[in-house]
Amino acid sequence: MVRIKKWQTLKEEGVDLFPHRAEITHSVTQVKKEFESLSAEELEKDGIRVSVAGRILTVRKMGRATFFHLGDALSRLQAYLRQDKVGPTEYQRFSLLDIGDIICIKGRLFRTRTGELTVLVEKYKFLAKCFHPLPEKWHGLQDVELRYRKRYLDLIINPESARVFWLRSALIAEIRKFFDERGYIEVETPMMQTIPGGALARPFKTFHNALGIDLYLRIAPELYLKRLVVGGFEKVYEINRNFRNEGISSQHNPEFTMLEFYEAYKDYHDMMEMTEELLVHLAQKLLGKLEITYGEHQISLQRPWKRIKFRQALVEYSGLSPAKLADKSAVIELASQLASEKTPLSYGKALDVLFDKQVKPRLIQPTFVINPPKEISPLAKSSPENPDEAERFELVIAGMEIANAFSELTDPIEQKKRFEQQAEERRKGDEETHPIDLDYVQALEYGLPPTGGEGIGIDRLTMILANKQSIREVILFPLLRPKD
RNA sequence: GGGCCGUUAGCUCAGAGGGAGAGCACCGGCCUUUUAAGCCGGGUGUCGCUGGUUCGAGUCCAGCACGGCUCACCA
Repeated sequence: MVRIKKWQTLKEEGVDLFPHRAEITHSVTQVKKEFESLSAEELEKDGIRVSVAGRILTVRKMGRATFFHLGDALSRLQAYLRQDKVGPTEYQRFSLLDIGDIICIKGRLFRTRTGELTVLVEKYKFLAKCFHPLPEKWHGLQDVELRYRKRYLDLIINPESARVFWLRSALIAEIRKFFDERGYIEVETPMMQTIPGGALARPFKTFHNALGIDLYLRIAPELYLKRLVVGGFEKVYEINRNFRNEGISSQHNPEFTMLEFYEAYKDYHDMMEMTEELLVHLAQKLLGKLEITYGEHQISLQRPWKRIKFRQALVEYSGLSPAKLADKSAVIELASQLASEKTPLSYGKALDVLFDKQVKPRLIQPTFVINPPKEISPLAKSSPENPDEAERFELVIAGMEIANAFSELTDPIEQKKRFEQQAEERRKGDEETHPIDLDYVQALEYGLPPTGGEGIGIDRLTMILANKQSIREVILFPLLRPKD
């Protein structure tokens, strides 16, 4: 292989093939940021010298002078290498390098005839060999599978991909700041649980050898966070992974990142206010605007957002009359047609199916859908005006559920009853019910203050802000079937 | 899991029964402000895998693998 041979030649010429460090003054991105605004004259006058390391991305050789670009994940910087600057030995040695190799250069900044900020190289140092040719320079790496399997190649070659993950990182940092400034404590609760509660979903199962017990990867941190509110952490949040053993789609990855936060003395109306505040803040801070593009849609995050009752939404978007909606057997009948071969649906689940199918996809602008059936909300307080409804909302943007919140159920007796109802549903054949967690009930018996709680899907929020249609575009290493 | 589509050079893709193609990348040569640098020369391949049909299969058929979109379930 040609690249290996070149690399061996470097060794024969006494070049250190695995250097331990490089003396740099700037990253490629820093140079761009700091000096891009300076004119050719200013650069000439100031004589700014920099030492920058990066990957060789392009090379244009013209006899005794060569132009090339060094890149990091976000930007690229041009360099100009001349034989009369570095001498014939070093100049010729440069042809032993390949696109993809990592080097460090030192030199003065100037602007070329066409105006590009460029380093006039005085010295360069080999740092790492790239033994494989990089994907092509102007189509980049298109193959979606390869982009996910070899994410490093994607990041090297497609600046748009790197941009998404910088955005994601900034998003999470900003969320932390938001909660920290409001006096919240950030915590970590078990990822491995003996009772997988806090949501209705199938868990991953594993086994602890020393204890000889089954464990489940958590489907939500909810019950632990509320135990902490009982313990006096009145404002608490966690940003961490959840695991659900269910289908994979453009909106679902088996492990995904969730923000959950709980605040004592608040209810779900307060959570709506806070959600608007948080998302508006994030959009403003990260994108500098509230009118955003998502696929073919224009989405406005201008407050206040639409609030609509769950039942009202069903009437408005599914075209069912209120009378028809109240007819339990008719609703169940209709829903089971939509949800093929599902185990017998309860009335509440049937309504939920209709909502998911017929309403959710049509909610493009941010919409709080409030007061869904109590039956599908075993951890939420019921509404004082209508005991069949829960004090709960789902936030839908671009047809995706982004957030889910409620006034937490604080009554231990009622909570135990709800758990038992769930167990009853399970006996009837529903696999997605909430397991009974008596330890949690006991925590409630010590007194959980009125509390508002909410979960926000970080991956989906990133999708909205980064304008990506697939969750795999915002997860560095999405789950793929192993090859071979 | 179902349906539709895809898999050809390192990358991006064309090729539709007669024996493997282009651009970029790569190799050799020329070139001291280029930037999709240019000019001359060079094809580097398990056509996803396994069978089948055929004188002959990258091309047609079947099965399998992996992926994409979509439906179903979920957030």
